[in-house]
Amino acid sequence: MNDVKILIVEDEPIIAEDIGALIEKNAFVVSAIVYTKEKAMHELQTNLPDLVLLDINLNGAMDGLLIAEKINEQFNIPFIFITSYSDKPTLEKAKYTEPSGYIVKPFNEAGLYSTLEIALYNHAQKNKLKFPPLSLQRINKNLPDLISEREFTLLELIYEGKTNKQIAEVLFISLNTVKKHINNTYLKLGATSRASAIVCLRQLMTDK
Amino acid sequence: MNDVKILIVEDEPIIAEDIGALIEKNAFVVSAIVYTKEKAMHELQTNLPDLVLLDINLNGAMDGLLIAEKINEQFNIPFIFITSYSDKPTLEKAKYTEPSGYIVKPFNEAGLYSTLEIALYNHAQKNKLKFPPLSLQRINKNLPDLISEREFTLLELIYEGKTNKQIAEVLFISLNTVKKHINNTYLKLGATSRASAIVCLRQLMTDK
DNA sequence: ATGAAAATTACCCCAAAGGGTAATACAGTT
DNA sequence: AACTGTATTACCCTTTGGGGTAATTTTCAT
Repeated sequence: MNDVKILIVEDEPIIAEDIGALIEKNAFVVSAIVYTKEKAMHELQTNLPDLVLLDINLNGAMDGLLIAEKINEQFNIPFIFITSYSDKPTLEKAKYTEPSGYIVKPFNEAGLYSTLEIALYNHAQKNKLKFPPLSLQRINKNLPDLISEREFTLLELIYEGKTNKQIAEVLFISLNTVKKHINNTYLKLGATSRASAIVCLRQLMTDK
Repeated sequence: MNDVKILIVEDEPIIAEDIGALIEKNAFVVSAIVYTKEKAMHELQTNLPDLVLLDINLNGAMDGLLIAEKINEQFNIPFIFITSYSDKPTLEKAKYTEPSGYIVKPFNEAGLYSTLEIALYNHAQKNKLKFPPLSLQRINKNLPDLISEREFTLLELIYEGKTNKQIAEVLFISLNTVKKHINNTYLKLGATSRASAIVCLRQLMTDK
């Protein structure tokens, strides 16, 4: 089961088959082709694919958008819209669902394939985006009193949950030195404790 | 200066103009059109755009990929490849740069516009993805001994850097109770201190 | 080579946090 | 009614962490 399974939600059988053939030609597996929102939800619950290709307009309703919302809420998989509706209001609604791609018919084969590949890869990288490693540059960008490199290495260890004693050991310095450095960084960060220092670091890493 | 500025890196003047016209028709601003890697880097440093449209192949070399890497390293803006090279090796290399989109020529206008809109929107959402709020469901999913709801509220406060005293005050409970709860959660998390508890929470939030 | 900034160490003190045991109250379950 | 799990509180004790001052060494730039 190392194959990449793709669910196609498309109410036009000809196009669905077309897309399906194209996908299988590119070493992916079509897990199912469904025509309605209900069937799509059932398929998601019973046979979770790795990615969903979604037509926005299913039998007259914009059920594709609803499916997209459900995917965001309940499943952690990427999806790509494939639709002939490229008017602004539809696109507006679509983009709020944060799709991995939005392909407008008629599309070319290479375009679909590359969008698929990138969606899968970017999604796989997504978890790494959470809780990114600390960056001295980013932190100092938002501080009046700059953190030195040495202090930063101490901060990284604090951020990893190390105790002062552990820090002293891994850095081959005395416990007093550790305390001193940490004290200095607390002043610069405006922190009053380890936990609050970590909170400060989080904020400094996100603030522009 | 509320306009969305887009930099076009494309060595075929006709196509560049074409894309430029299309962009301006859609209420975006073309910040510049450049033909070489060097000019692109200069433009990024002096007049940072909100998004970059990148041709991979510039005058025979695959400089587009190098520019993409530089953008990832130094600038926090989205970029979209627009290229006629859709062979697998090129796509492989391209996807590792984590582009917001990959458009294969010939492309249709609606496709470019929708990809642009989505890239901009998704990128704006990206920062919110960093350091997501804690979720009891996610945490318990990876624990043998489950955290109770009450304990979770305590954990959230610890995660926000609050001291035991502060927690006792906001929850109207005694300091002893706070200590007791926290002690229990440490056992469940396998943590030995506040900082290490935060580390545990981070890991539990990312692990599948 | 002189001075400034950063790193290192020591010492003291007090506040905060962690670990253990025990008891009571209160909910929902069987 | 008895049982279970959670929440609540108290008490005791030990360790860790935070705050202040002071002194020495290293490093780097002027």
